[in-house]
Amino acid sequence: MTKNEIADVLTEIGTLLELKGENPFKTRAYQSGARVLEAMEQSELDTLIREERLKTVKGIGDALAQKIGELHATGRLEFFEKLKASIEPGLVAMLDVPGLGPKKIKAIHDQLGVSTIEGLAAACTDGRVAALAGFGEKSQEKILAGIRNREAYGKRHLWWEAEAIAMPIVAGLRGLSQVLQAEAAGSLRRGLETVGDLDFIVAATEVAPVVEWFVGQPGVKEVTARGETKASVRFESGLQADLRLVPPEQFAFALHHFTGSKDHNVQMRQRALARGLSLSEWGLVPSDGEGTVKEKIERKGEEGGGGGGRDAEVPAPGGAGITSEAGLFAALDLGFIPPELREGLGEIEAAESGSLPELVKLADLRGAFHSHTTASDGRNTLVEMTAAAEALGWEYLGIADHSKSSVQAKGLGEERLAAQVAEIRALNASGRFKTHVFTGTECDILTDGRLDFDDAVLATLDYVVVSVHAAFTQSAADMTARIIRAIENPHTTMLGHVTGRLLLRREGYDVDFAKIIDAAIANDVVIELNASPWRLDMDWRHWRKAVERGLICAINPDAHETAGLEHVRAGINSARKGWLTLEHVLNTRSLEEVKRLFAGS
DNA sequence: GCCGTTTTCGGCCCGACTGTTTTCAGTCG
Repeated sequence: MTKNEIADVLTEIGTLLELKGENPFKTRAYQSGARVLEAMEQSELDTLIREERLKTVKGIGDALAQKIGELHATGRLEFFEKLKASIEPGLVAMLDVPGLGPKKIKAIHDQLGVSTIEGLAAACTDGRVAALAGFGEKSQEKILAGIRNREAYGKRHLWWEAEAIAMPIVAGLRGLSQVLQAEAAGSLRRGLETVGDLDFIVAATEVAPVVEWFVGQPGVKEVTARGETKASVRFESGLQADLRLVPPEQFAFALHHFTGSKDHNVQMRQRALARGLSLSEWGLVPSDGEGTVKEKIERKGEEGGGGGGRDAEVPAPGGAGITSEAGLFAALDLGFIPPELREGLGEIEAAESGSLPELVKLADLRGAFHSHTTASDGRNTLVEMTAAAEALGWEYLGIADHSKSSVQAKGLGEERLAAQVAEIRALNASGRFKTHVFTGTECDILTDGRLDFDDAVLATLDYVVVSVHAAFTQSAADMTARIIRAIENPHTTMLGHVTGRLLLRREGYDVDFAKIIDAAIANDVVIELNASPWRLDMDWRHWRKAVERGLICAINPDAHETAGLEHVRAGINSARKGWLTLEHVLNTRSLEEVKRLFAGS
């Protein structure tokens, strides 16, 4: 196991012990042990274990050294597995309910005998929770609302996680000898920040073996449908996936139809009708009022007299020789509309007038800002982060660790920040990496809008990201004024995660976007598109208008470990959904240009 | 469970906020 995987196990042990009501200092020992590991280099851990010197590390004693050693060597830990088995999973799940922590969960479990989310909801509904000491009507209402949200949210999944499941499935389908074409469609293909279920469109010469493979995948918990042209499964994660099989000639129509969105499809069909055509997932045919598109295509297939070898259940193709989505759009006098834009928000008009934007793409990125290191709450060192950025071919990487008020994230004070700046300058001077490192900070915006560092300290940095990390419950007016005050600080370069939202878990704080965007433009401040798959904040729905008014975007990974740099892929999705081009994004610019910009601000 | 030492147990760690209380416990970042 790698050091980060071991750290995850230690953290989970801490959580489980908390739920058991263990001595809080014991649970903290596991959690701090995890942090110690995260702050280490992998090679350092390997050496310490090999030389049996792990116990000499502060924060790791006999017990942790033994457990870490076991996990490092075997990837397993009996203590952990027994512990996990001894705690009902429903209790762990309750930790996801906002406002519920280990103590309250333990009280509910011990005093009410409740050990599932459903049981908890029932106990709230009939007032048993409010009657417990330390609880009241308000807590009970909050818990119930939290459970309802959880249920509503439980139906969707983060794009990042859905994609991780979908890509191997597409690869597996394409690897089958009967498969001619295979694509993932739906909101996943449109790059939406959350995904309800997965849709796979496959063109195949033979149906049965493809369905067989699909329902037999590892991780399939339940097969909910299984036919000649469609199969549905539910994975253990709760995610549902649909497979749709079509003949090759119909592939482009099916792919377009199942990519959506619904609004986009409605507008496309209206456009087809205006041209005397009828569009569906089956094809594009003249609309003469006689029967459906499907029927016409089937009739046409029979007239053709061919189709001999084809399965009877797979309908004959239709669509005037159209073999791609580009051909489908062209048949309706439209340029190709990228999937990310298909939300029914003006993309068809733009495609008609030839004014579709040339969307920014992953390969345009030359670097990124807003990354963390082990100096604050990151899990890899400055050197490791820089090496990872170099491996991505980036010209530059911005380090923006937390500032001192973010105590929980080991925020840096003035002295540690100065030491980090010196370390970064020395690293740049050493020529060790091709990637240039910019010195920055993710400086807390204090409750009243002042920044966590004095101007003199901020002046020593290449750039400054300002973010809200506390006092989320201010009114929209107060929060907006607070953020604008931070934007107006002459040292502020960019604004971090505008609303602080966590997708599927927590709404962002309420702000007046227009005022904040205006203030950013007026003060030459960049707003980040935080690319963390859990944030994607500022939301893509605000970007199109914002850049039209002159705002500049930075697609920031907010990486807390080397793998987190890859999150810019999720950020690119949202940027594209926001109609952003290369010109709108700061980190598509060259190192020299960014240096000039930072020097001038 | 770790640490340090008043050398064998007692202390460990930050601040705001909320809802419960009537002085504080629990959650969250």
